[in-house]
Amino acid sequence: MDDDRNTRRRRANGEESRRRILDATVEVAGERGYEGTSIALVSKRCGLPASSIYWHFKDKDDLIAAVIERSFGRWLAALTLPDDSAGTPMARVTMLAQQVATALLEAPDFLRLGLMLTLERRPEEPSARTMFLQVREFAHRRVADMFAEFMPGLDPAAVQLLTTYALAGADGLFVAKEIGGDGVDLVRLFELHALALFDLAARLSS
Amino acid sequence: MDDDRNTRRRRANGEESRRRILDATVEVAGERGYEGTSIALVSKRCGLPASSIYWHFKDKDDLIAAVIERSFGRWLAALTLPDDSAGTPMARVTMLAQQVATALLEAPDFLRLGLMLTLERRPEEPSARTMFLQVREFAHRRVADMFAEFMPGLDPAAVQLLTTYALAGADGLFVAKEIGGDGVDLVRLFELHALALFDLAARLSS
DNA sequence: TTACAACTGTAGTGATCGCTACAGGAAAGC
DNA sequence: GCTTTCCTGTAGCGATCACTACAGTTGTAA
Repeated sequence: MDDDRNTRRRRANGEESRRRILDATVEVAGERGYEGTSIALVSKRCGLPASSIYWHFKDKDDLIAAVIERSFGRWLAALTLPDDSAGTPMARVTMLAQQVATALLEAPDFLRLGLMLTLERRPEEPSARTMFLQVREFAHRRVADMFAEFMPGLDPAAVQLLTTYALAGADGLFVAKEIGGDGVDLVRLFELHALALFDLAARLSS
Repeated sequence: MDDDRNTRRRRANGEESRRRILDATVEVAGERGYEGTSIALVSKRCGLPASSIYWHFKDKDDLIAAVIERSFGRWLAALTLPDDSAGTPMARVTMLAQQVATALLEAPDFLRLGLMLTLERRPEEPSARTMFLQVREFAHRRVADMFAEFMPGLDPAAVQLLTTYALAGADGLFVAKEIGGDGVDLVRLFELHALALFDLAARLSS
């Protein structure tokens, strides 16, 4: 069934164990933050001893960085990008905003953990935080490119401003959803956000 | 000089000690989150023994709740509300947004700690988190009233939506400032946010 | 002077922290 | 069979955790 992966076979339940450890970690970290994520609790939740965790991951920092990485991958996978060539700019921006919103609903861990790490400003940077900021920087560039393409009238400073506002809106709406729960319609709010961005772009273009 | 406060005089450096403890706590909590805030570290930073901390505060939960409370008070104090009767609605909304922005620049701890606590979803609610959510609910109602007053054409559902969007924008822009530091002009972004809200209100009124 | 309330300092409690040493089991290759 | 590699289980390291008991100090009021 599952034959050779690379030259060397994967043994027993190593892959499965790694997955279980990451599942437990994302759960604990989402509840208690970076410092609150204790190896003992993760061990209890995933049913594997601490030594297994330390066999798969160098240390706690490495573990949490791996969680961020996997969560981001899942979020990206949930993001089915809209067709690049369809409809008006307005329709395309709205479409993109809705895609982002549904991806956040499907895979919220990435942004939740990322924001938690971001708000903490400890002297020694956890590598998970650094990783989140890199991903975010990447997203920033992508969105900036999109604005530059859709709104040719914008000067670079305006594109920067608008991009920052766009990402901030996404963060804030996500937080609102985390607080408000089912009472908050994230997709509708992102649609509104797209509208707002469009109007702002028009204002800044003039 | 400082005579009777209530009937009983305040002794020695109790008030001063309480202040130093809270100062140290806000610093530590901002760096390391709720779980990461250890009494030993707070004790070291403020130069007072743990027993003093426990004399002033019931437990760690109580301490952090007090920090949130004081931080909110300071933020409110930094918020010099605009004159209720001056200018067009647009000018008044923009003015308010700028006031909120500068207050956040002057007293950022409140929102930072609040958001950190908000994103954590531990089974047993820390009272600090509850306190933040109450304050936020209060702010929500105030902003909703403002929208209802300035934009009479909005139906209640639209007011709710817009208010959620307004608060989310504030949260997100604050996070952007925390990440971007000096590269982010918070006041300018809040001005943009006011503009966006105005345009959205117009769209939702029609 | 006495009495008391308001703090501070010392010295711990048992529990939990991140992490490690190391023996052993289970599957794959020889 | 034997070895090698992968992974788990047990036990425990020193450090730190939240918190407390309690004696000591000090300003104020009677």
